[in-house]
Amino acid sequence: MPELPEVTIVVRSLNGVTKGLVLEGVEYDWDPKFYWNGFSIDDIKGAKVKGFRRIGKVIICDLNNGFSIVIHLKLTGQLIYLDNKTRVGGGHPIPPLNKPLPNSTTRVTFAFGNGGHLYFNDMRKFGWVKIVKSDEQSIKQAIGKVELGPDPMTMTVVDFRERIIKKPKATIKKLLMDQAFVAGVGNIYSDEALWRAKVHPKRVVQTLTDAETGAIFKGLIDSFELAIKKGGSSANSFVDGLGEKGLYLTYAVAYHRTGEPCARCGVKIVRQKMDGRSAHFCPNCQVLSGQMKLSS
DNA sequence: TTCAATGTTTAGAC
DNA sequence: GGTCTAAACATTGA
Repeated sequence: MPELPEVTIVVRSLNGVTKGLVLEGVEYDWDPKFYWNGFSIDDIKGAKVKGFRRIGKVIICDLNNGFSIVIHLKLTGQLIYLDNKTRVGGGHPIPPLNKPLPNSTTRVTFAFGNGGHLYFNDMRKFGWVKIVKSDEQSIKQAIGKVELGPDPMTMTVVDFRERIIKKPKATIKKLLMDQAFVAGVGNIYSDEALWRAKVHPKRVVQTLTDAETGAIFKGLIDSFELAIKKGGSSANSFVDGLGEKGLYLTYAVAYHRTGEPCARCGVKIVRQKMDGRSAHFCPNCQVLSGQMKLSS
């Protein structure tokens, strides 16, 4: 469930504390696809951390020996760095991030020369960790076959409109979650953005007005920025050993709020299965207006 | 026991 | 023959 904002927070916080550390060893109790393309942990041992970055929802740790570690948190992944004075990172909030480490969900442990450790926890084992050469081609290959779309945080509303009109027949929620359309949006933030824009998730792109596409883009950016802000502050309290939940979801207005009143009009938020995913929306203010023919 | 959760990919339909 | 959709995958807790 970590999406763009959570990944941003993880990358940002890890960058602050791991630069220059020497990777001394790697332990794991399950194969997170380390060897998918033939390299092994021997190729990264002894290398120094150059830095962490993000592409879409994917985390990349560049090393100084020409290799990179590419990580996807998927549903329940967490990435937490711990040494005797620092504890930062984030990801899925269950189990609590402030539990002792390593714990029963810890899958991979990276040990550094300063005595610190980076823990990759993943309750559901949907995530993966791959060792690849640092060139962009190899990294792209590790991420997937489909080329990722642009990062919404670096787009303008004009870019967004130009891109969206190329898919006139797509349904909006599904398109937002399509990583080839824009990278980093999942179920949570597509629900959030559409609620903010007052657009029904099943709206077909060609029925959207300019005002609506603008509102969707703004809704996306706004919810991302809010999440990063909130996540940032709760990450701080997390370091202090306080808040154990709520990197996100505590501020979500639509996602996982089924049955709760819409913050705008009071009508209950509904959950509906859609394109194989559950969409959460307000049936009152996110109407299908603009769409002429309904199939349901 | 079955279901639900996710991004990605594959198989199948049009 | 290309495009789009539906289902499968991997895994585990509720």
